[in-house]
Amino acid sequence: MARPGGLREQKKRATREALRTAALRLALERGPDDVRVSDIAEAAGVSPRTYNNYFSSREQAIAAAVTSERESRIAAAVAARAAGVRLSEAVTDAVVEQYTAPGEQARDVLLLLTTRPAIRDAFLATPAAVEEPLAEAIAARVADSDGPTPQVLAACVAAAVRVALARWTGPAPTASGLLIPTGSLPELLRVALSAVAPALDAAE
Amino acid sequence: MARPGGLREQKKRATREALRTAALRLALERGPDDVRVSDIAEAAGVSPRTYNNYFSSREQAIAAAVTSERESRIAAAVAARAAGVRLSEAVTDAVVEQYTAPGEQARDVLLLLTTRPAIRDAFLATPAAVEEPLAEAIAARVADSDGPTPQVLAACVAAAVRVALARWTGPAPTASGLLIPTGSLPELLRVALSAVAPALDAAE
DNA sequence: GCATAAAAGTGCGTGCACGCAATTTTGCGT
DNA sequence: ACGCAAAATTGCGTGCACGCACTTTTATGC
Repeated sequence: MARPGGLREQKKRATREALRTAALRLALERGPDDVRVSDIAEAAGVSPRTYNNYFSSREQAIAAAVTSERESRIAAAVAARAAGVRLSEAVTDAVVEQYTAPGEQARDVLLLLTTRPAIRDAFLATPAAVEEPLAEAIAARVADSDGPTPQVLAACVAAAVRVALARWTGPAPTASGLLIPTGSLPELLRVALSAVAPALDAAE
Repeated sequence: MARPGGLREQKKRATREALRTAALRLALERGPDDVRVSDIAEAAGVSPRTYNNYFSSREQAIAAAVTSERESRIAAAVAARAAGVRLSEAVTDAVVEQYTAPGEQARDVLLLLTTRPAIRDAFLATPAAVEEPLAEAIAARVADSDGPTPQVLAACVAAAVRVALARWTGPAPTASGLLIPTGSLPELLRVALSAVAPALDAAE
């Protein structure tokens, strides 16, 4: 049941990958508004219905292509740093590390994330995926591991990441000519996470 | 432009109220699966299209009927406690106060919130509405009021409330016969918020 | 191998969310 | 009072999310 496990899991991963890749490619090629779900499904060689077995919205596939399971690795990275380092430090480093991709996307992709509200929303929703696995990793290191504390802390981390990503992509469709202090993403993440660090350290 | 302001705002509020009331009533009367959006709209005397100008999903109206602007008052309550009390205390008390309703719903309503996944999801999404106003209230009391800190802290509070509500409604559709330590909601809220309290106090 | 269960893929039908453009309502200035 | 601009409501059309029942594929016992 592990990663390379059965042929079954393998194919499932391949299909998922094919879908999100196709979604991103098509969105870049012809613009996100001219891509139908059926197009993506066809490009990936599955039925439109199957698409919705993998992604529950059209934009989710694009967001998934950009982040490609980044979140799920954060929990593992935290667990790996298990030793004597402070929890806040472990979490912050794990997050920053995972969000510091090599090239971190081309300009075109960034345009998609910043200009299309629906895609932006889907992108900002991705950090939520880290909550459950991260909560377990945190539970292994805090005192009150039965209570809601691990869940709450994990949710706080996810929230901080979301806020950082929101600032990074630019201030939503709300204000028009406001300040855009879009620093580097790693820096934004560190600042945002520093606000929750006291809560993390107080728990262990 | 204030509360009783123009006739316009008044009517808008009335329509909103009518819609969510109708939604809850119909869902209770004939079961949530036998209520169409057109039914709700008709009961409220507006067109189906108008319904979606107020609520972006069918379940959102029901969730709104249960919480009825509770979240928006939290920020005001925090701002009211402006004086010398610690920020964590101000926030916790404000939240608990707002979520300690007189009767706090009948059994039937609770069934709706706990058994129907879609309604439950909508209900758990409601705390997010507190983020923006609460962030402003917090910004007035912390040092780094320009940076992302207020936003992050507000998001953490919302996340904690969400986790508490999730525990209160019961452990999702996942496990079947697991432990249901459903304490009183105020108590759950206090425990959940105590995890973020260090972060709140560290910021001011 | 072969049967049989479990799981993924598929087609269909229904209700829904939402952009758009036209229409009605509200509120303000004169 | 009157007209005008902004705002709210409405109808329509399109694509979509998802439950359901059915087929196909994969995995496991015999």
